[in-house]
Amino acid sequence: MTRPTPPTATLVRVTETRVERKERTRRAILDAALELCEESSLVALSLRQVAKEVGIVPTGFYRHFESIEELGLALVDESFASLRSMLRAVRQTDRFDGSFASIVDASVDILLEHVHAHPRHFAFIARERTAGQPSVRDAIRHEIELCELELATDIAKLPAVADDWSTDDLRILSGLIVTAMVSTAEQVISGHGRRAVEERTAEVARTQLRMVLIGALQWRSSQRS
Amino acid sequence: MTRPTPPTATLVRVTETRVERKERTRRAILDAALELCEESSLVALSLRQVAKEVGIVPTGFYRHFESIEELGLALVDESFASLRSMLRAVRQTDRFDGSFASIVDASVDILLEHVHAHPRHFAFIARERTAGQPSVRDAIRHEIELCELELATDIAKLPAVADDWSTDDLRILSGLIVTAMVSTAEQVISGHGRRAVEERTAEVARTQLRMVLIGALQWRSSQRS
DNA sequence: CCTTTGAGTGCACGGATGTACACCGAAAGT
DNA sequence: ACTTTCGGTGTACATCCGTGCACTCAAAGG
Repeated sequence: MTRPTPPTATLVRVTETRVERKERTRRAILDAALELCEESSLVALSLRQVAKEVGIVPTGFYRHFESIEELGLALVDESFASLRSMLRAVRQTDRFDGSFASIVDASVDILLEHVHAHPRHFAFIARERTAGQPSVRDAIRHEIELCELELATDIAKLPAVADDWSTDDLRILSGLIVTAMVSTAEQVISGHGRRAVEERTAEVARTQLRMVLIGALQWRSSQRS
Repeated sequence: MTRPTPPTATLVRVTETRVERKERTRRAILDAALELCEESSLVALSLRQVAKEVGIVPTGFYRHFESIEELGLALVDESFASLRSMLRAVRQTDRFDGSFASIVDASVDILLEHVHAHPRHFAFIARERTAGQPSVRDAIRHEIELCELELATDIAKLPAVADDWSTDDLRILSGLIVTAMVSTAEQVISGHGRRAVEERTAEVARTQLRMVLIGALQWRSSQRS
């Protein structure tokens, strides 16, 4: 695969600095781990399996990570970096005018695009969120909480949202939406690329989002009256 | 712990038939597995760990299960048996009059009660749902689908629900509710018994359920007009 | 009473795992 | 041109893993 060219093969001499090589091996380790743990979980993954997949000797692993756990935390960082770039895309998009329907459609579309772009990252988060080592779980939980907070402030900015919403209510609403979207991503991934499953899942997600958004508004106004 | 009395201790002679003893050991294995995999996942659990915890020799495990995977499937059965008993309780309860608020409050209360009664079962389902071996994942997914279907028919029977709801819409709504409730259970469990976390989670769950239910109705009527 | 059954034992094995240690050799630094 | 740095190597070892096999011995059953 993408194994780092062993020193003996430097006959080819593709001028590559030392830090570049190190970074390349690090990447290979991250990718190998992401792929290998796909059928179960990081906790069921051995250092030796990763090393073999990468094409280095087991002890070579320690040059990059102190343990599998540290590897996991690095993967959390990486996964959420890509997720945040998606959220930024949603936020800056001008694919919708301002109606709920168009916001929902654009958001679901972007979510699906990103799940396609980084399927292993999403799968990793979904899995380790509940099954990882405690430190990994906590890291993911914290990141998701940040996502919910960001979403809450975004919702507050929507023109259609009354300005008397409490921050608590915004948090609750965004929590519900995030939960539904995480579940949607999980279903798409577990659908294993089948177009029909995915289209169905997308349609369900759109409907659910509409129910939630319109419902929240209605509920809100009923609280006010 | 609850290890089966070894044959040598039969001096005590508590007249116990052979099948009773076998069943007791089987239970001990199930309990030990449920407890041991709590900090990670079934896939990261060895036959030997379970055997040691139970107090039998490793090969003794095979008298009860062919593999850890089969153990996992048995745990899925057991977990959902208890979950279904909860759902039956919700369905038959007369704790509410018929208003949405009382339905929501009663449902959330019963959910929390049951999470308290079977915390390991809920945690197991939440974990293995995404991180288990494929066969275990599939078994759980199937069971959850059944729960969604049952909930959909229950919702259809509510007096407040218009009778022109399509089965699709009912499925979508119940899927959303189940997702939110699974998430609620996960949060309660990860709160690790702290009363404050739990009360907060319950309140969030109630609010989310109200948003969803009232929202679905509003959305529905807006579709009709 | 004598036979059968079967849950649990004890040992032994080949293989995988994490990690310690000494080593290499090319790139980086001087 | 030299020394240093440091990814990556190779060997080695204690530990755990699943599992095969022959065994025990009390309950079940004729």
